[in-house]
Amino acid sequence: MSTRISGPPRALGPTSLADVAALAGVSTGTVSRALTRPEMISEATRSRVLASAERLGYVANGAARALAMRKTWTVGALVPRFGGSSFPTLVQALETALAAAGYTLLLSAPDHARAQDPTILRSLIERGVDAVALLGADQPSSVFAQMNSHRIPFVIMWAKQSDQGACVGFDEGAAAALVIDNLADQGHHQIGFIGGRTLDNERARLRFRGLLEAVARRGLTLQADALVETNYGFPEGFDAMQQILLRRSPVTAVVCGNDYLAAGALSALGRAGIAVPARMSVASFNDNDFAPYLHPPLTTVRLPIRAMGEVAARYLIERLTGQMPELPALLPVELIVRESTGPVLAQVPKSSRRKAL
Amino acid sequence: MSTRISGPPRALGPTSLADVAALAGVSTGTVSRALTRPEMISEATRSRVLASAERLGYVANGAARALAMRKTWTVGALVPRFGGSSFPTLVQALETALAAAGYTLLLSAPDHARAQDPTILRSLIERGVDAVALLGADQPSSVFAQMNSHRIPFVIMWAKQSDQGACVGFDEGAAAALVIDNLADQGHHQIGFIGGRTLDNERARLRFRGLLEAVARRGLTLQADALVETNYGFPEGFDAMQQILLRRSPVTAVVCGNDYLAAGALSALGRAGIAVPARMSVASFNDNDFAPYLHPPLTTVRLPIRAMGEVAARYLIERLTGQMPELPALLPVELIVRESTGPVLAQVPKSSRRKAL
DNA sequence: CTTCATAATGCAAGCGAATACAATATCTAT
DNA sequence: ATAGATATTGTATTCGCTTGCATTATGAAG
Repeated sequence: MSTRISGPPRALGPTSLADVAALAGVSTGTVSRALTRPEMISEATRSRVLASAERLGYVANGAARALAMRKTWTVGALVPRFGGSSFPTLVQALETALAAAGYTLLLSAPDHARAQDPTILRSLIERGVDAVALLGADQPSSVFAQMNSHRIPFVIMWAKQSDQGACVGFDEGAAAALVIDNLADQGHHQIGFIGGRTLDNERARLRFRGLLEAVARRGLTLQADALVETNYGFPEGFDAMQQILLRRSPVTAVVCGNDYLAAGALSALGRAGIAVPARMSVASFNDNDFAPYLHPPLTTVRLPIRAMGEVAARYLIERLTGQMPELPALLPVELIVRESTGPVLAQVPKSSRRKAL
Repeated sequence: MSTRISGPPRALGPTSLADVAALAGVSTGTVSRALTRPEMISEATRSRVLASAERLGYVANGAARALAMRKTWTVGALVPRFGGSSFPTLVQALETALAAAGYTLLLSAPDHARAQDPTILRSLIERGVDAVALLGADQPSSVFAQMNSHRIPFVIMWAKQSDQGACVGFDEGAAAALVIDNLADQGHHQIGFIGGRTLDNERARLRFRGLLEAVARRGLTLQADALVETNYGFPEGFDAMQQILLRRSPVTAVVCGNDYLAAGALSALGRAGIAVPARMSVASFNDNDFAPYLHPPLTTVRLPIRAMGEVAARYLIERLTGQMPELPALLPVELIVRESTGPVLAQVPKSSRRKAL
């Protein structure tokens, strides 16, 4: 084996143990041990090795490691399909499309606490993934840096555009406009919103922003006392709507960030005895399978969840065959009008509204 | 490299290309090409190679292949947590627990069409997974055969027991008994059931069987005209309940296979104007997060979904460290009584029941 | 029956890290 | 100082497969 002379990271291939060893002026064996069995190496050389590795952006080659150790540190799971909510659907579509082209999906679905942890991506890279599909563009910048330095093709799903890389998504603004225009056309001026957490959820943030734009375009504003930010979920939607009712907000329509929130909100309205859409309209985003079966059936914007997975897969596959494919501009969204929205009714006497609480 | 002499599969390590080559009397290069680029090899030798590979149960070592090709045929996906339904929850728990021990989950979630496809497991094995978590015990027998011949530790989730290997699950019979006993105690004798497809869904089958036992133990039977088998899902539950109503089945209670079915069923009852639980009780299994927020709040058996993932992970991790861990006998289930079930009311005049349709 | 072109195969060099074993450096207790 | 123990580091092999190149078998053309 030709021992490589040190210097800047070679242009060809990622940096290897040998590169680190050369930079640190030690043997590959030493580097290997410094990295995986620190107690065997003197403090001095170890820190030197670590520094070199750091400088070269060294990431172990999982295949080589697996081959040598005869152990992959990987556990397989066979789970026959997921449920119906959007992420599973998206993943499912991605997996199916990739499988058709001979690729296996290595799914990293960290819980929220670890979602932003850069070591997760590193572990994917160590496993030697050929490409990566990201959900959302608000990744730590180190994510993109790593992708690029390892020349791993990637695609960002559920994002409109990003200067970081190719995106496949839809226009949140357009989606929001569909809802708002429909409500405004039916005479709603006082509109509330129950949305996801904008702080740590980029998709929720985008949706909220889109809604603000759409509302502004109609010369309206969202009712401040009917603005709730919470986690996406049925119970959360229930609680949020209860809060809005408690505050006696004058809203005639409430938009929800997704169908789960809306389902919870409808439930709260039902329990409070408030007729939908006669006394309150409710609309949301997603068009989950249960949307037509809520009562009343839910007006919602159908999002191209499955399509995003499929397009993302196709894009990556083509990239991996050396092409530089075009991405379709933006996937279409569509308003599905059902019975949870309707025109504003004439003013109701105060006394009867009180009953709503 | 010592070229191995042919013979029975060596006891040590899985069979390699060299083994196949020896058996077929050709070089490793030829075997490799016969397997991956058949057009380069003569028909005669290829079939000989294929036969040898078959006989030895050869599975390529993905790490070695990845190392040689510098390509893993793997795509990573970073998806920050799933929704709330049971499979995602289970997978999530599994992943989290494994990650804590340094393992990565390689998830294979084929759509239903490919679920039974044995090549899927093979692909996991090629990737060199150290262990496998299976969902359900009704795998093709080749699955277990492969696991065993490759000495891959595995655990079967969502299964009570199996002579194939270790299981982690709960007692469907006990769960069913909780529901049935509660209903029977409240005077219900005519009970219906909306369940999942028993043909291709082992879990649905187990649940149905458990229910039959529980009913029999109380000297009851399920109402034949209120027995629906369908896919798990909100819309399906809706349709099923509508059918039952159309048939004017005399049932006073309907048990649903899971909360999604129940939610759909409740929705259908609501739309038909049938009071729950006054005129019909509804109970189900799972205790999804939305169960308390349906109207009325759903009586359901809380299943240890998350716990199954955690226990499965712990089991595998211990196996991988050389131990032979005990599995807890069965995870506990618990009936959560809410307002969708209640005592049978006195007979209602026929005329008013008709309104239900 | 040669002579090439061509199709099939064999050979052997990697791929990148881990690790047994050898070699050397560093201490410790004389 | 010095032998012996011990802590570090280097060397070289190994993991199993792919693939460029060399070699041999096969076939067609002359």
